[in-house]
Order: sequence, then structure tokens, then C-alpha cells
Amino acid sequence: MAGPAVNAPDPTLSKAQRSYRYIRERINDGRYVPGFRLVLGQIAKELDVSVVPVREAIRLLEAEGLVTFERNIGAQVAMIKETEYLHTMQTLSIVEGAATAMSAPHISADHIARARAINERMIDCLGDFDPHSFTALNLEFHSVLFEECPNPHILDLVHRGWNRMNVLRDSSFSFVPGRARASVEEHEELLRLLEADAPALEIELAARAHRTRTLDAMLAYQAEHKRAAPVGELDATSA
Amino acid sequence: MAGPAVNAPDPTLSKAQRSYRYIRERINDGRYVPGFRLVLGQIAKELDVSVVPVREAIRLLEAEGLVTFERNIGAQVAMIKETEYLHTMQTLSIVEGAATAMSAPHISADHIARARAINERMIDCLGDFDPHSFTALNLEFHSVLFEECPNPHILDLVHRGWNRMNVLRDSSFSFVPGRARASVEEHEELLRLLEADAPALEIELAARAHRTRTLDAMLAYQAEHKRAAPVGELDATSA
DNA sequence: CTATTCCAAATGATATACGATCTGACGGCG
DNA sequence: CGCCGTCAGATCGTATATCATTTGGAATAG
Repeated sequence: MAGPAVNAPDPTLSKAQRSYRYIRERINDGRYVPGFRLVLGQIAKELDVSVVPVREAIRLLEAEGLVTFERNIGAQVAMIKETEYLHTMQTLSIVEGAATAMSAPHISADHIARARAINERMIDCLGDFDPHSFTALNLEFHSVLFEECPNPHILDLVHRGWNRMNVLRDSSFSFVPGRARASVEEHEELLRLLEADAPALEIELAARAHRTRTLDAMLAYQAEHKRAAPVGELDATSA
Repeated sequence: MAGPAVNAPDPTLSKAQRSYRYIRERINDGRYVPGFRLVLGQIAKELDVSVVPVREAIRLLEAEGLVTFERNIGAQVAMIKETEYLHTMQTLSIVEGAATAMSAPHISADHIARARAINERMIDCLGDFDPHSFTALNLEFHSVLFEECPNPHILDLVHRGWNRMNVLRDSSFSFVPGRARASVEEHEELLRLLEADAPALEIELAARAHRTRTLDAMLAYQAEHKRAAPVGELDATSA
């Protein structure tokens, strides 16, 4: 009787698209963990649709690498192997670096200020031991820098990479103790380069290294603590 | 009665996958030109399947950016705008550059020799005015360099970029007179860098520049000849 | 007790049928 | 003459039904 439900889905959205968002949301927020079986009929019932649109949604998620789907076997949230994960990270470092460099000439003082404010809040999270907010803010920080990216195509690759990384955020090898503090410092360094209108290549390599160092730290951490229970301190977040 | 048909599709392939390949093949070889309407029922009849798998195939092609699909309107081969095309090229230059640099440490003398042989044949094509073979060999050349790429994820991005480029190979702004000869010279230069075990960054930037120069040449050509009928000489091929 | 075979339930894959929406043409009205 | 409403055809979107495959366990033989 009253207004529409708070989270009422856009009625102009097709059922296939609704299914897509439904599943994707659950993968992103961790309700569907890697290995979780996505049964067509079951999800269809949950959404009160038939299996056809659900199937379409799952196929698209498969194309993004978030889901694996085998003929006559079924679909499950991707259980990304460590090497695959590292490959994704490596690719992401390259793509993000380039996207940052492309965006650099279009970044205003306002963008810098907003990004810096976010980075300050990340420092707060460090003190409060709040890895969840830290990770969210980290994405926000980079999103601000990408707002004016002139090349939507490369931004799309960035987002795909983020999604793929996100599938595994609970997995042991996506955490790197001791990186969070270094991360915020690198953010500040990056902002200084942007403010100083540094050469594009310099910015690109700095942004790339920002993620590469996380990757390296992960590898080193893996080598030392083979399957040791992670963490205790914050820092339990990729950056 | 005799052996299986020459191009008999793998019977273990699902009908959805068959449809996917069917359509994609036609987009890639130009039988379906940009703007060509893909009517579900029609393609379903051609393949003797129902519309459901065809629909699935088209959705996947849409996700790859090869097809556009509008609700209740239909699908058509993507008519990629010039700016989109340039964005794809720009992204591709970055991704290819990185993939080349990653592959460099794993490239053997044999790979170099094979790549060089292909490049020689490209020179022949230059003399024979054979743009079609030239383009095909160009892909082969780079494929050889990517054979040992340790990161399949970034290779996937390369292939997606190539496919997207390929959709438009007949479109006026994908041709750049005067580039073919420079292209084979840059190939040779790249091979020399690889033979000399040049630093990764140097190789990356050289490979990136190889495509970027084509991009720049395209832009310059566009600026001069606004919509003039292209070509006459070979060179009518991206490199 | 173990290995093997076979069957039934679960699940995916696809065909068919129906409903919804868009497009373009036709004809009346201003 | 041009604008607008209506209608028919085309096409997509989805539900339902049916077929095919897999899987796990029960029954049976060794």
C-alpha cells in the first residue's frame, strides 16, 4: 500500500538481469562462497522465475570467471586456484597502472582532495582494526582516481579484475599481513605524483608497483607460512 | 557412409556452444558485417536447434562486445563507434605490451626464428599487395611471441581485444596506409630486443609503441582524409 | 566384507508454447 | 497536408514440459 519496497528491483529489468544481479551480489558479499553449488531450479524458485533466465545469468557469470559451469554437472562459485589468482592480480596491476596514468591528466584538485580524505579514513581503520571497511575504502580510493578515466574499455577490465579478486577475499592467500600501512603510504605517494603532474610513465609504474608489492608480499608470506592460520593484526586485507 | 564430414562439429559440444561458434565464425570472417541483424528464430532454423541455445550464444557474444542486444528489438553485430574502437586499440596496446614483456624470458631462439620467418613472409605480402595474408600473418607473428606467456589471464584479454578489432576490419577507420612497411620493421626491432634479452620494461614499451603508432597513424589519417575512400596501396592493414 | 551392477532421483539441456513489446503501416481527423 | 491512434506482424522473453546425463546408493555376486 505504501511506497515501493526499499530495495524493489527495477521492474524494467528482465528476469535474466535480476537473476544475474541476485547471484552476483551473493558472490560479492560472500554469501555464496567458492565451491557453493548454484542449482538452477533452486535459484529459480528463490527468485520465483523459471530456470531459463537463471541459466542465462549463470552463463554470463561464467564468462566473467566468477562461476564454473560444466555440462550436465552444474555450476558453482569459482574455486580460483592460487596461480590463477596471482595471474589475475598481475594482470590487474598492469591494467590499473595504465588506467591511473590515463586518468591522471583529468584528475582535478577536488578529486585529489576526496581521494586523500578516503585515505585518511583508511588510516583510521588501521587504528580501529577494521579490515572490512579498509578494503571497501581501498576500492573507493581507486574508484575516485578512475572517475575521469577517458577509456571506459580499460575501466571495464579493472572492474572485472576487482570482481574476480573479490570472489576470494576470504581465502587464505588473499591476505597479506603487514601490507595495510604500506598501502596507505603508497596511496599518499601516488597522490603527490598526481598533484605534481608527474610524467605519465612514472605514474603508471607507481600505480602498478602499488599492487605488485602486495602481490610480492603475498608470495613471500605464502612461502613462509605455508597454510598457517592468518592474521591477528589488521593488515588482513589486500590493498 | 564414408568418414565423418570434413567440418563435422564435435558432437559432444552443446547446441549452445555450436551456436556460439557458428555465429562467431561468421562475425570473424566477415560474413556477418557490423549492423547485420541476428534474428533468433532464423539462426535457430539454420542450425536446426531451438531459440534457447541461440539466445544463450548471442548473450555471450554480447558480453564480449561483439554483438549488441536490445530487449524486444533484437541483436546485431556490433557497430563499434570510432571512439570505442580507439579505446579498444589503446587498451590492447597496453595489454599486448605487458604480455610480450612477460613472455620475453621464456622465448627461445626457435621462437625467434619462427617469428622472423613469419615476418619475412609479411615482407613478401608487401610486394604482392596481399593485405589479407598480411593481416593473418601479423596475428601469427604475435601469437608465436605469446606462446610461452606464463599468464593465461592476460592472454585472454589479448584475444578478446583481437576479436573486437577484427569485427571492424572492413570499416574505413581500421585501415592505415603507409603503416605496413613500418610494421615489419618494428617487428624486426622487437625481435632484436628479445634476442638481446633487453630489460622487460624496454620490451614492454617497444611492443606497446608498435601498436600505439598504428593508432596514431590512424588518427592522423582520419584527420586528413575525412571519409575519403581508403587505400590503393597495400598497407591497408592494421599492424 | 568388498566390488560391481543397476536403478531411481536429481539436475541440466533443450524444445515448444504463449505472452509482452516494439515497429511500421494504414487510415481517420484536424 | 500532416499528425495521431490503431492494428498486424515480427521478435524477443519466459514458463512449462520433455529428454538426456549424472550421481549415489541399494542390491547382488564373489
